[in-house]
Amino acid sequence: MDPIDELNENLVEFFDRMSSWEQSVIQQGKLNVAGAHAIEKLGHFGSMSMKDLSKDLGVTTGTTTITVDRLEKGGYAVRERADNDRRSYIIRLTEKGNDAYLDHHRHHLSFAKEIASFLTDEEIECFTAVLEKINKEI
Amino acid sequence: MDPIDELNENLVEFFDRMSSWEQSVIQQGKLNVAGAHAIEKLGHFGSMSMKDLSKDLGVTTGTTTITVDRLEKGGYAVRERADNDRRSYIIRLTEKGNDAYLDHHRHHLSFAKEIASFLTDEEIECFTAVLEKINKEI
DNA sequence: ATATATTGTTTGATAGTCAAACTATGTGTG
DNA sequence: CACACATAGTTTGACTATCAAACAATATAT
Repeated sequence: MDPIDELNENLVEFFDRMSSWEQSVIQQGKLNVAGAHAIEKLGHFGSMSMKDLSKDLGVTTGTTTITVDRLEKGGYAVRERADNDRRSYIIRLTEKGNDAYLDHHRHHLSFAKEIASFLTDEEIECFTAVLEKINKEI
Repeated sequence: MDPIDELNENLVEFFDRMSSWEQSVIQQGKLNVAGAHAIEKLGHFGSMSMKDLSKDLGVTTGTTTITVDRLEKGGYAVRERADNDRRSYIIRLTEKGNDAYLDHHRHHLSFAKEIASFLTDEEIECFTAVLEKINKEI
């Protein structure tokens, strides 16, 4: 079989399984999908404006308005006026929001751990290196 | 840095990039997201019942009803009565539906080709082998 | 000053989803 | 056989996710 076909098949299946896993992890928690994604970004990259958050999430600012409204109502995040530009807000996770982020992060870590558990050290190293290379190039 | 952390970071970023890519590919075509996913399954695994399709897609049969309604309206698929069970339908791609599948498949292949283009033969081999292993174990 | 650009919100529309009620059909048991 | 139970798919009602376009407030440039 052509190596590209083989790579493709495994990539597609892997992506599918990752998607299901992510979906089920989110549904275990109390957050809705959009909120969970926003919290992941805010936890990973830190507080940022509506515009930057929208760009990171790949959605319009209108969509982000709704998402952040719900996060605020749920007590996960707050809008804070930006010092330098009075049109802009900085979205910051509350302690509750940060806890949710850490919890999600732990799930990711245990997923990575599970994967690593049935790979050799050499395979882990190669896999990580290739992923890093792909992330840089794509 | 801990190898697990490093693996996790790269996995998360990779998944994020794959998601964006998939999203943009679907939006280039005429199909909506749910329809595109259904066509992928039907093209890959062949005709199947509403129930099996729902299970493959990870949604309820109610959701699949809507999705297949729209595919039928668009001329991408047809419901055919199952021979053995008159409650059941077999969902089959039309020629138009199969063309859409092949088109999507070509996009996936060129994505795999792009990835392969900046990897060594050895890296491709290792990456594919690890993905296969993960897909089997997860 | 005045026009233009930018940040974020609102509005109106559509898609995606689920749970629960429902219809039609199939299966098993006394 | 008849009745209960199970299963395949649809419908309904509700909510979330999303976009594009119109809008308000503020910033920037000429």
